[in-house]
Amino acid sequence: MEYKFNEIEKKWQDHWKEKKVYKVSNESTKPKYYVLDMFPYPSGAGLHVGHPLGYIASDIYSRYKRLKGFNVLHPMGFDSFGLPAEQYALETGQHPAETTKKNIATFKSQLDKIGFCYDWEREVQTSDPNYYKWTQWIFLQLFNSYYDTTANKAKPIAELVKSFETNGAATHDSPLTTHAFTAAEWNGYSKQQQEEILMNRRLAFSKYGEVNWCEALGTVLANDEVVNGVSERGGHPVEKKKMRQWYLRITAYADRLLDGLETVDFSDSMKEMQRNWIGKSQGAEITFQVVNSQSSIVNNGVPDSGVPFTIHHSLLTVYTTRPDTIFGVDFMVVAPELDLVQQIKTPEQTAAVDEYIAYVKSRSDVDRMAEKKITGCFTGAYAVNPFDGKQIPIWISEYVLAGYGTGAIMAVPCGDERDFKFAKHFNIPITNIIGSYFNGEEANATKEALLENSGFLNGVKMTDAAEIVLQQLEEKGIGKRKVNYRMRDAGFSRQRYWGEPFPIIWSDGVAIPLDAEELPLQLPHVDKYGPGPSGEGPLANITDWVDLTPNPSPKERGAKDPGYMNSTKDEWRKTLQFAKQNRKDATVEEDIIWQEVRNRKIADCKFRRQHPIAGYIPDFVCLEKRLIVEIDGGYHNEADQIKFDTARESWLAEQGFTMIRFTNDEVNNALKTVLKNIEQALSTKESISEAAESNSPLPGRGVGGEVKRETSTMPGYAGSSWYFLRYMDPKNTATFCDRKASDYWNQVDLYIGGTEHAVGHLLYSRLWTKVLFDLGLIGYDEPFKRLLNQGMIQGVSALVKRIMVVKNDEVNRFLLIPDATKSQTPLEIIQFYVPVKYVEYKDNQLILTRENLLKLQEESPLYLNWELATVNNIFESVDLQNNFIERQSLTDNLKDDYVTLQPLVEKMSKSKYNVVNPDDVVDKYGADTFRMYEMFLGPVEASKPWDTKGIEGVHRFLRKLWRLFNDELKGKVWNNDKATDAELKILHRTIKKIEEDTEKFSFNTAVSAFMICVNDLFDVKCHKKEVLEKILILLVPYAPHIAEELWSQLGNEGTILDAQYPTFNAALLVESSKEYPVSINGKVRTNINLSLDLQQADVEKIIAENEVVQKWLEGKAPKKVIYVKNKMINVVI
RNA sequence: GCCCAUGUGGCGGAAUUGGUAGACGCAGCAGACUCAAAAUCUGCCAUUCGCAAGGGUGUGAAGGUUCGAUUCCUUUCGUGGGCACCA
Repeated sequence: MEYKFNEIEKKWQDHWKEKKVYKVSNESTKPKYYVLDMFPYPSGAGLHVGHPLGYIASDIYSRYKRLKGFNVLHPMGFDSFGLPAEQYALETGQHPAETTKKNIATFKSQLDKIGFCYDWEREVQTSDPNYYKWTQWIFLQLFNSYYDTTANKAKPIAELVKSFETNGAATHDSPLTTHAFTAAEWNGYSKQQQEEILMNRRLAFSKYGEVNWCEALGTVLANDEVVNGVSERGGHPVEKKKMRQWYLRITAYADRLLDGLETVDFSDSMKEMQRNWIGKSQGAEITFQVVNSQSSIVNNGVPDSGVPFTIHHSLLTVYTTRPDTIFGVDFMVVAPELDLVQQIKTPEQTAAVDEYIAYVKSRSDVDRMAEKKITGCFTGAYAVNPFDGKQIPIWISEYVLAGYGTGAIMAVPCGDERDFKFAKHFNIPITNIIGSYFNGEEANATKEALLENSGFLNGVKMTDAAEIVLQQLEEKGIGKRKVNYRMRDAGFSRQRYWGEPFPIIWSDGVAIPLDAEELPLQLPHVDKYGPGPSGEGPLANITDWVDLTPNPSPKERGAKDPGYMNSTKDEWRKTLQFAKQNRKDATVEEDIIWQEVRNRKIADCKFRRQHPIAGYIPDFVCLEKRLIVEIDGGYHNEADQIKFDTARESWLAEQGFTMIRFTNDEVNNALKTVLKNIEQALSTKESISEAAESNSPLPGRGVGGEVKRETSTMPGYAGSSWYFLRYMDPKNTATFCDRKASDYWNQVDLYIGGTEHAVGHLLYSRLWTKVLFDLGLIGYDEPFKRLLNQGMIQGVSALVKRIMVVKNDEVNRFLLIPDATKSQTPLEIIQFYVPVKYVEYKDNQLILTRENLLKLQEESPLYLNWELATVNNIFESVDLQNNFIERQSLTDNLKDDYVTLQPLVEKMSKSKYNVVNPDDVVDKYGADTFRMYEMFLGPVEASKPWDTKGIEGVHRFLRKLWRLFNDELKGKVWNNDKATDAELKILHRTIKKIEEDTEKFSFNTAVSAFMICVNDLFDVKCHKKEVLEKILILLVPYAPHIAEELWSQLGNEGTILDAQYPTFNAALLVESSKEYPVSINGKVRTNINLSLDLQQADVEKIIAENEVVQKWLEGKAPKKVIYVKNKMINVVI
């Protein structure tokens, strides 16, 4: 019987699907284990062989844990919002939703072929409204929260508002409160003023920030779309532009993100990367006077009386981690974009400064930091050293970034390499404050030196000087201690289409959140994906989506007899205040009802109290069901009031509201009946569906004026920051994840993904988790207990050297040349990708054959005018005058029918034509072979190029395993004989190795161990069920299909996926002696077999008698004999 | 530039973390079976000197610690990843 992997794998995949063996329940008596993969972005290129590396690793570990008796959650989904789909839409006009759907279908079928144990019923897609509803919802939690630095956690912003209303604010409450105000002042502020202060505290907030702006394309570009200051597409100039952006206040969590690293099991390098990203440093902020001086003659700290200078009103504040070097400051460097520069530049330097700023504007941050070239410009101004009055020239240079610290540094060239180079380049004299530690050739960042040339610090050790300087600065009031972070708040807006829309509307400059009931705010359909009129996202073009009916005045809403109301904004504000007051002045009966209906207590419907609708303020309203509950006081019997009530009721009825009334008596004496009636009323009314909602925000919010929707969308990391929670409870419509589910599954026990997400995704999801924890929505504040980094599988691109032949200004054809390095042809040689599909191996070289070139040409017209050529031919036939090569003489004389290609290891990507599709590999060798081969390639953590060459070996191994059970001619060969000790030894050695290796994710060595085991079993001709079935269980995580097939062939009932993992018996492997290597001076010369219980003296005696050792000793006595039990023996001569 | 990782035969990699460098596999070579091919099996396979026995060299490079270093330390070079709007 043959190993027909195609049939076997299909059969079991179908069987498993039908039996739902991968369905995971949130209820189990088994211990839980949560294995998570970083979910893929479903690109148009499909899954490539690099993706499954981590997925196979996690699948192996999940299956292993299952065999070990755990309830394992191992889900999969798609990070389906993103730029590529939008880019594709821009080029082809296909809607991203369409292409994304198609791509996901492809990915899923590809994943399924590999035989992963996912519970697809838990799949999540970030672009699914049912999912991003909750992304938006969590964003609103962030928006509605602030960071309380005293409690050191996030709290609802309503609490802050309350505190402002009663206590006002002192500036020192938070570094984010810009000025102090009393409660009375706060209450007197306009809505706009209040919101501005609150915006400054929200965890999700909006402010102006710089973006890469490309005027020609009319759009904002990503950093990697900008190359050397121009756009990647089209090469148009790009410059920095300020735009309103959303941010997440990740800086508030800097310390907790840092501390949290102590509690998780990530690799040290990963933690290190995150620490560096956060970049916490302790130092000082120092403020300097700025002067504009014609001369810098300084006399004992006092400028010469004869030299005129003016003191600017500007002050220069720098951040430094080395206050001890204050006397070594030879110049200041300010970030060119700071406003300060405009204030302090002198007239003589203005032209030079402006020119330099224009140059800097054109450069990206990455360029600026990566640049080796030293650039800068003197501003003409000087800062005054507060300790000795020395005037220090102020420069601007791109190596100082505005966003870090204060955007200005004090440069100490003797102690800082970059400052030193800058000083050398611009011939700025260098002060040496570290004596012999400084050699004049390079800076020395020592902290050990005794200070020199440092005024009152002379002779003080640098490590002590910092503290002295800090004290002096604080005494003089010109500086303070400062903890600084390199990390900036996370930009959360994208001027793009294919992302989550913000659940925010803007009304007169105030951001107003949508209500939870209004979510999801669906991404509207667009026909064009170009940027908005002034660089906003494409959504800005859909005016009937963006422009909302301005929040109508009560009159506009048709209020008949408002009496105390009219249509002006101020009056409307009064209504709101009225409502607010009503809430405070609630009657006892109203409070009773409120306690019963709040928090969705009744029929899961949200009630509000004293909520203005147009000009009316009903006692309670459920907006979703359009139900109003009134608790009547006695005054409702008055004639005027009845008239008003009737008018109100009929207008509200027109708007779809039903009103039910209860008296105070009823509330006091028959509460149960009242509640029952409310419930009854709710049940008779339909929920207002999202579609039926008017385009206008629910009435009663906003401050009037123009009302528009936010037009930017959320970035890629929004959806991926919390997806691990959704898998736990993916279908929940009431909440993002039920607390019971998140408590049961708790943290992700094992998270597998690439290092490319080291800082971005991991920090953001850690942040979201901490916020959700602070708000009491989940029970832990670190999402991932353990992180395993998977390496990248790179592609091997094949490059061909190509000469373009141009005739009469028209590209005539391309000549592919075998080895251009030998060529001195004057024609331009261009490298070009050849799709890997058509690349063959010959003599360890990549080649493109004539035959494959023809196939290539059939497939794509792109290659139609390609021809093989030889270097010699080019020389012979090229007509340089006309840049023309005679066709005839070329192809006929070609020695070989192929050209060699230049291999290049790089990322797998469609544009590089080096993507290898796992489907092809699975079709040819089967999923089990593919899974084991990917693992066999090397350690999961390591990056390596994909190479199919070795796959035969793994496939041969599986066939060999098969032949332990079945013979091609004889059929079944396994038997029920009792296993011998030698056979059990092979088995238990394997159990030990596989278990150890799987536990430590050393899957490549585990595959080797399987091979060794099968080879050994063949050597002893062991076909015994007793041994073989144990091996099969070990193999399940690695090659589930063949294991299940052979398991059933052995006559077992039920699936092997839930078999009992074999236990290792150490007693079977005990040895009594060992073949010791004997070294002379560390070099192995011979081996001797010794009993394991020998002592040092016994060994020395035996060694002395050994022939080989005697030969090397040449009669002398050994100086020393080193004997390490169970390891080795070394004789020192 | 800064941060992180990494470098071992023709190739992917192994080495119980300081103790026989090259397990396992690919490729290659020689042979068996076969009319032949495929499949399978056996042997060789870092490099160099040598008929052999045996010896020299060898884990990117240069130094150091140690009885002993792929492993620890210092310096240096190459490659890959990240650097905040690719995901």
